[in-house]
Amino acid sequence: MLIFFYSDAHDSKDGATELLNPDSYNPGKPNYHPIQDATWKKGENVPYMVLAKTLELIEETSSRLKMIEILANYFRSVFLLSPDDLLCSVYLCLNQLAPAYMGIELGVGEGIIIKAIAQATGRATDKVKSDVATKGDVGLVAEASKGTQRTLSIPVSLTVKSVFTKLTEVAVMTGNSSQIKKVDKIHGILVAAKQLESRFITRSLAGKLRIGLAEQSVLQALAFAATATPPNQSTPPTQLNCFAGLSSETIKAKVEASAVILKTAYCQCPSYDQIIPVLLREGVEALPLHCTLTPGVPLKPMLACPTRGVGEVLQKFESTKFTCEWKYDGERAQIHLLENGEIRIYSRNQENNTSKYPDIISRFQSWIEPSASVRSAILDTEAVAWDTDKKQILPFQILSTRKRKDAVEADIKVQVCVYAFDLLYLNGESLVTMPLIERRQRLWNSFHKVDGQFGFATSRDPQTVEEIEEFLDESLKGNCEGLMVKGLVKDATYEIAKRSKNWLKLKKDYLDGIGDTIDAVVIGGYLGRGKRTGLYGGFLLACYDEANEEYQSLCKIGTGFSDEDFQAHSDFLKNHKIPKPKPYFRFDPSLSPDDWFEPVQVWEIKCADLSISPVHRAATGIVDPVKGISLRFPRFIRIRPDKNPENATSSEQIADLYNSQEQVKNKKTDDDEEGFY
DNA sequence: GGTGTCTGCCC
DNA sequence: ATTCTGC
DNA sequence: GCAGAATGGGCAGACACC
Repeated sequence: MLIFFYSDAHDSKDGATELLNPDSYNPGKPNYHPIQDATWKKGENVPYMVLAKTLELIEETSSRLKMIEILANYFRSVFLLSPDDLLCSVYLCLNQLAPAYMGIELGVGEGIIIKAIAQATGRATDKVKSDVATKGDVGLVAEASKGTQRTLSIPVSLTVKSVFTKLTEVAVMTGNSSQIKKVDKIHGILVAAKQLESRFITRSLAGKLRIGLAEQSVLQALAFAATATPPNQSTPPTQLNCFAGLSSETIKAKVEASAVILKTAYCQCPSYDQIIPVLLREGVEALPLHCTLTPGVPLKPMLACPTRGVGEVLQKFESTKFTCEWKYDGERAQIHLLENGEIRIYSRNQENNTSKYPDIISRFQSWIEPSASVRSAILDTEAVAWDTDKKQILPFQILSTRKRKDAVEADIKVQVCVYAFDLLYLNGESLVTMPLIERRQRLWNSFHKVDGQFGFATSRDPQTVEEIEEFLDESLKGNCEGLMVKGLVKDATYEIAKRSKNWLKLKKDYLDGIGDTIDAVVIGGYLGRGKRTGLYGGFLLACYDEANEEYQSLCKIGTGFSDEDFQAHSDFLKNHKIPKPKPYFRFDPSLSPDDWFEPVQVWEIKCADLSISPVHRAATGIVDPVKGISLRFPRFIRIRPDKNPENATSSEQIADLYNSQEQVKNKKTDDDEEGFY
């Protein structure tokens, strides 16, 4: 009787009792069968545990190809059994809720997560907080908390869709007491989640999945899955595994062909809302028909590789034609002109910045060359803060004070000048497969300079090391960061899917032995997260102020260290821990590290710029009466065993370095000149 | 209405 | 942003 | 060389709290 009941409950498949338990789902299984190895039935919503098992397995895997295959197997099952869950599956794998330009934010940080965990487990928030610091991962803390948590009833099973929906619900909560509501909501989700599920739900909320797989591999996995098991099959599906019997070379080639199509579609139309339905309905091959470059939808921008010297630049381009442009220190602005006259502006990360730039919108038409009759276009530009009196570029820090949303043109205090350097779409035609030399010609033909409003990135085609160095120096004098170097003809298209970093950037501070280096004293350490768990993942640095005989916080630092460095620093500094900061440490309490150290070691560090800081205290009273100085893009270079802390860079020297910056000098010079009139 | 803190997004 | 690391 | 994951300064915006 009992036996009959069991076999009836699990019906069709022989010996499938265990397989229907999501806890036993294994997408890493050799010869994975997308239907038989799935632990749910056709038409059902995918249990969230299935996705959690998939993510766990990926997290345990180091080989990228293997990770992709694991995720692809999960997708193959979703294709055939629950295609409606594919979109939310993809979003959960990527830690997204919607395309960036939709502007949907979770509005959840670690603070809220810790509160929710504390609430769900009845523990004090400080206890949870210190657990997070020790374990180095909110997800693991949430998961471990489940072990001690009292479960009054068997939780309702979570599905991929229900988790995604709940996250979206958290995101849309705004306004008064929304924080409490978010905590309550997250509390509710955590109560319903099993251990493993709570690990990944919590990480989703924290915005870091930390499984070693992200956007590129998700696309690769989708391509793999769609090639092995086409999603657009009639029922019952006949093609469960198109790879059976094929050589690995053949498989690789087929997957690569699909991946290029998929990635191209995604780069030109970075919206899974649009791509996934097409993929499901018509397959990979149909993507180029439906997901194409369109004004009004942001595309992925071309990025640049750091270059350690002019030699490297010449080596890369050898005998091919290239051009150099000033690298402006502003904000990427992708300006779209739609056929209906509408203008939209997107950030480097596809955020919709249209309402930030009413000034650009009202001026844009006047930048069009009348003879060119531009009806639609996408420009790649840098928006830079502009001093209208002195007619010069202002620092990035000034630009960043502009209103971000719903700016009103009449109220704008910081003006911008737009420097255009590429044209990706013109009058109904995509230009991305053209070489830069042709795109740039169309850009120059279609628009014209307007002083203080719009211009083309200053460019030159130097040939020798000396000419490049000269142009680099000119760019710095012009308040720019350095140079961008771009091929003009060969491999000079704007095809992000093929190579997303097809340009080079050359900055003074990349060059060994050039740029500002500073010798600073380590006075504190912050416990590392993720792969840095168990060691310090960052440090607080200070400079010595001779006048007051004190150490003043200069910056935190967390990059430039090798794994070996982290181990060595942690080993060394734990012997110099002190329970409290020295009375002669000057710092803002918000920067308090997990551990304080005796000022015993000096590190050479590098930075791109020095800035007036709202929190750091270096050189307070020298450049600014109350504010200190900090560093932009600080990174570790090496230990200076030869230097005593009191011989580290002094606050006066920090102030001198600040004042010697081109941006500061240019400002001062002009201020002085004004004094004459 | 002012201040403090957290979050997301620029670099 | 910069940097390091496994593949 | 790619892709991913560590980490930086600093700003506005959104809320919480007083």
